[in-house]
Amino acid sequence: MPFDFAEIAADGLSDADALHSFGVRMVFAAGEEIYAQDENAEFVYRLLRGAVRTSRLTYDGRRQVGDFYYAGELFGLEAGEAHSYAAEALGACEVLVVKKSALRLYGEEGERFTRLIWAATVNELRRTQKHLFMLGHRTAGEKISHFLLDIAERTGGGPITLPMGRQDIADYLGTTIETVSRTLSQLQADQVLKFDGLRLFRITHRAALERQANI
Amino acid sequence: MPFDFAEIAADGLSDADALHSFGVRMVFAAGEEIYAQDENAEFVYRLLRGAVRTSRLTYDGRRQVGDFYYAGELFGLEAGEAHSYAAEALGACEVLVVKKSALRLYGEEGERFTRLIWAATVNELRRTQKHLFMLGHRTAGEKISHFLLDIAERTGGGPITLPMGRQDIADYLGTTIETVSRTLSQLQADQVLKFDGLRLFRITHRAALERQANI
DNA sequence: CGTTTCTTTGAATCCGGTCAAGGTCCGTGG
DNA sequence: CCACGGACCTTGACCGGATTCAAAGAAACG
Repeated sequence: MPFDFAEIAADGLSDADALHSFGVRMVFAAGEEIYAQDENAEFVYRLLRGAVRTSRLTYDGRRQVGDFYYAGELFGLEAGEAHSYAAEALGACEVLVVKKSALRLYGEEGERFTRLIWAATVNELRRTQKHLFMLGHRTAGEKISHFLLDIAERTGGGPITLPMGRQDIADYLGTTIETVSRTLSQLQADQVLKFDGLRLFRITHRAALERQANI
Repeated sequence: MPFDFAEIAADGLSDADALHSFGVRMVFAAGEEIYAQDENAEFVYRLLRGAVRTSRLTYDGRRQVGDFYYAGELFGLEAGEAHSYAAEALGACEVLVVKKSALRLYGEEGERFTRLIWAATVNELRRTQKHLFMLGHRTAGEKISHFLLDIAERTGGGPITLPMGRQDIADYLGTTIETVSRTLSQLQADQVLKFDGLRLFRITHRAALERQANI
């Protein structure tokens, strides 16, 4: 799971409000770009509300979705100097933007924050490695089942709303929109999922989904 | 390209010999394990001679090769606390092993070294992202052509010796040994490569190989 | 020199991609 | 409120590249 600021509290920092002194709050509309591919990476971002996708476009038109981020998570760390992925709001969302270079000015608290950024970067590497394995060695059914379990875990229990479209899922998993659609239909036919609209579903048979995911 | 210690010299450090005061030199035989999957990550490694592969085994027997490393390169950074991949010597090789925690004791030089480790970690993340894209969106022909160009670039001009077997290449690219073998045979039939033995080859038509790789 | 391991090649199969058509959802404006 | 239009999603049929299974061939090693 991407790095969560909850650890800051655990680390002794009073609470999320204290963080706001480091950055500025911004609101983005659905589809808006938060930062561009190859843009200078001077900021880190904490997602306060909504969902974000990072993606990368190649010269030949193919797209890779790097990851999805949910409320509370930190993003924009995926690079050193420049962002190798762009970040876009999946729906209306609110983001805390923190200038990395400014952290040096904040003494001890800034330093603690800097360490957390490093920890989050290592975490990002780890997550990328897992994703890599999934793309290389898994069937479409495994990929999609795994994706659903991941999103369920990250967004908490109960019914799940997918903030992204089918094409986003396909580009995340290195497959096609048709395969995503077919697999979801099949999972529903097998009574593993129950959709209520295109974006809202419940996992009705978790064990079966885990079996499919072949964790 | 994985992080190379050449930058240390560029950064002002006298030369590679100075580094040796930080670590100890070790020799590994072909196939020997340098560190294990899930082992504590207290050391970083610089490969002095030979070639190394990192790999990860899953409970159901599938294997992902994380990367290959060549002389001069730094490895073992792919994790925070524990190694998510194991590292094995592909042939006889010589490695400089540096204890990360000890670097704090070395004052300014140690700190510079620590910064370099961070830079190398970010580099590792970047390389993993590229690899991820390759696994997700490329055909077997593109993967293998790209792999050959990468290895050619990293090991310098002239004839190239593959330090790894076909199965390693397959597990690195998320394909099968048969597909690797077939593709290499086809590339040779098309006069793009010329093999002299199983492991030694020259690129006889680089432009064609780049076209295949679809860079 | 024999054995073992690795590699190549062939043939059959199948998963997933592609192409095509139809359906659903949703916002907009009449 | 309803009709329209466009974006998004689903489904079907077909095709092809890659995997799988099988067997022969080449290289490495003691």
